[in-house]
Amino acid sequence: MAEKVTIADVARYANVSRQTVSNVLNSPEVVREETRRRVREAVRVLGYRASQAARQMRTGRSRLIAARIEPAQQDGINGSVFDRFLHGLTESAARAGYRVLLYTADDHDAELATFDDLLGVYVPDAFVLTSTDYGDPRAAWLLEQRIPFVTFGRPWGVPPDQKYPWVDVDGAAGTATATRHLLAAGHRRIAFLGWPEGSGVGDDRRSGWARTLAEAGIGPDELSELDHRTEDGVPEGAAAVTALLAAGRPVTAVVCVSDSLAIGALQAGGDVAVIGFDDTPVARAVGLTSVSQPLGEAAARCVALLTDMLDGDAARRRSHGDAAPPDDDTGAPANTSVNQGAGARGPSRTTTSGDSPAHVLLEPTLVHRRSA
Amino acid sequence: MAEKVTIADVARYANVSRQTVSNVLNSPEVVREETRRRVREAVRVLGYRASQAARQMRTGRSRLIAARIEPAQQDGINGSVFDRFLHGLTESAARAGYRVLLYTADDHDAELATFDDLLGVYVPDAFVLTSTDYGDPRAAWLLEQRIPFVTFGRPWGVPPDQKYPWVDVDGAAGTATATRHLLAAGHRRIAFLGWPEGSGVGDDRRSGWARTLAEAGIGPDELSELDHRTEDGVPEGAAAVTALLAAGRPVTAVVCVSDSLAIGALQAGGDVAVIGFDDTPVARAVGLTSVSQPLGEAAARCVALLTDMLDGDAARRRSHGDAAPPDDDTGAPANTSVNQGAGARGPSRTTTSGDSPAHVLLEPTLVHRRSA
DNA sequence: TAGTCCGTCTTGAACGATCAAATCTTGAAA
DNA sequence: TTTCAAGATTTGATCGTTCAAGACGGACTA
Repeated sequence: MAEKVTIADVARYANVSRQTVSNVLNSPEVVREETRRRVREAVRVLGYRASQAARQMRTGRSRLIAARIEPAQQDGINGSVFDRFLHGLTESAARAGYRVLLYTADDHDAELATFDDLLGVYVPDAFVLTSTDYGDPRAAWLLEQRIPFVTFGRPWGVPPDQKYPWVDVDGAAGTATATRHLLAAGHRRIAFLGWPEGSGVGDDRRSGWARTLAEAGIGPDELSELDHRTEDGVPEGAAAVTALLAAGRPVTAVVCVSDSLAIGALQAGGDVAVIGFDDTPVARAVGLTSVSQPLGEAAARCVALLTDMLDGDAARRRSHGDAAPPDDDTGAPANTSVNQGAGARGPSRTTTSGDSPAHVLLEPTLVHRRSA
Repeated sequence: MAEKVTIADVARYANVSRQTVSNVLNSPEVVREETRRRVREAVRVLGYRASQAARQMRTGRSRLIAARIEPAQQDGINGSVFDRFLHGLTESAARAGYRVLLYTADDHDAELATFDDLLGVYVPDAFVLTSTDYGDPRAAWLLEQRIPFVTFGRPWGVPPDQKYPWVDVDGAAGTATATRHLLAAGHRRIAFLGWPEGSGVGDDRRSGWARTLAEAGIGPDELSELDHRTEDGVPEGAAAVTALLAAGRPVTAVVCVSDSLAIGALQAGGDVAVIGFDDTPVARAVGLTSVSQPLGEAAARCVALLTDMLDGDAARRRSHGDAAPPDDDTGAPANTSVNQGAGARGPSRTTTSGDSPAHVLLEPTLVHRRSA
């Protein structure tokens, strides 16, 4: 257990005051070049790390980002999506000098209580919300408390006065790509296996399929005939496809709103091309073509939006000072290059219009496998 | 943003000193009944929460448990196992007044560096290590630094002078149960599809199968003929079963060391009963019988072992004091009933022999589905 | 020469809790 | 009544950092 080195130790070693050491770490531009070097050397030699607790006490920032780890879902197939996101979040946050604090909650009310609890004790600097949907009270609560947060998932049916930053993947674009792929392969009778109306994510994904088929000249009547809705689940998917196959004109391909349904569709047998959504491990295992969300990228964007809000002022202030990249590896506030790469990298649309918060819409990709 | 209430505010409101408030929260037994009541009321009315940062500064404890979130594995099938464990860990930790802090690391060296980093800045009170295997340097490092930790996974090939608490699931018992199930169903030619020798987990699981078949009168020659080793993966599993079926005497059932291999085995076709390991979502989706680890229980045991080490002294001291269950909902050190239910609940063996650290070995269960 | 400003560095206070030791209360024994 | 110990409560110091304000020297201006 290394005896802890304090800022006073460093100051003594470098023959300066505590505050100067602090300045070297946090606002290097106000310190003379030579002093800076001396202090940095002392930091290196003594192996100094800033104590997060002490810093938090003075500044009120914890450098923690809270995220919820979701309970395993019904069949657990889609759970892995969130886990991959969480992994990316942890990595990106670490790069920006933040850590991810986990919490659980069974429902929205419990989650609000947990917010309150966390804020009272650990005081995370920000929250990342996932699985947003209609009637979600969490964003409103956080807005009211003025706690910074980002959602992974668009605001669905949120009053227009509630504005906040978000990152999402363009589900409609994903299903559109999937549908185009099937059209190009010669299919005409392409069904959509979706969730019951009323889910933001589900309706969005359906729209991409519908739009693409409409553009290909499929009329509204045929479209609604091809549009099948059911609860999520493997057996549900199997039943749905069985029904579709038994119906009048045969369906030759199915675009599914989830891999669960798609797996079911495959199991139903029959000569049907199937495309799933989310590219879960199951899809890989059974050779299911699926729409893949760029989860690592999404997580990185979430962190970028958060650091904009959290370190924004500091970073902007710093960028006026001229020299010396503050390459602190001492646990001092990391200076993420704000909006780092958030511009024109990869297929995505970032909007930062005026005073309303930024949001990012990412494009998913289609992963081709045996099933279509 | 609720204006923060400090211990001084509570003291003023209750007409006592700061220290008395602190005592009510941390050592209630030294405070007179009536004062205690008055302070508790003040805490309630003002909505006081102890600041973790301030507390950590004085006591050195962060009430954080660090755990690594693993990168998605090759095919991601087994990844979900860890995620379920992590979920349980977060829940159990919260119940004990701790939070889970995530980190990532690509290899052991990077992980050691991250340990160092975390300990320098956030100073988690303990670590939970997963995926332990031969030559794992992490435990030794933490032991040397005298940082409390638990591993989920037995110490494989660890020098006998390195003792530390662990929790694990009895893999051999799992494969034994699976094998017995197949024997009971009339199978005699039961192969084992395992990983190459040298993996602690893999060899353990193999041993359960081997032992059971031996007990059933299968000779060593036939046993080694039935013992098949390959890298993990769906295609690998398919190839292995194809080979087994092509061989001389036909195999009628396969016990697999992982669901990945089992899925492959199923895909190979042929009339073979298949049992996997880990009961991943994929297994559920495709109807694969699989050995299920009690991951929530395992996580709870990990937390129990940790709180024994961390709050042990405090909890023991407290349990001598007579009355007043310190029902603090104020963020004060939670008083977990030590070893709560860690005794004779469920099928498991807990060992706390003398001075060596406790460990827990849990029994997995077989989840029956179509495949066997 | 004095005054002002700027760049650089230092000093004291504060964040909110707990520890250690001092002080005040109370009640029983002498 | 005095004495003393145990019980209950308070006081002062401290954890390690950053903020706010001040000190110091030199350059530049008036």
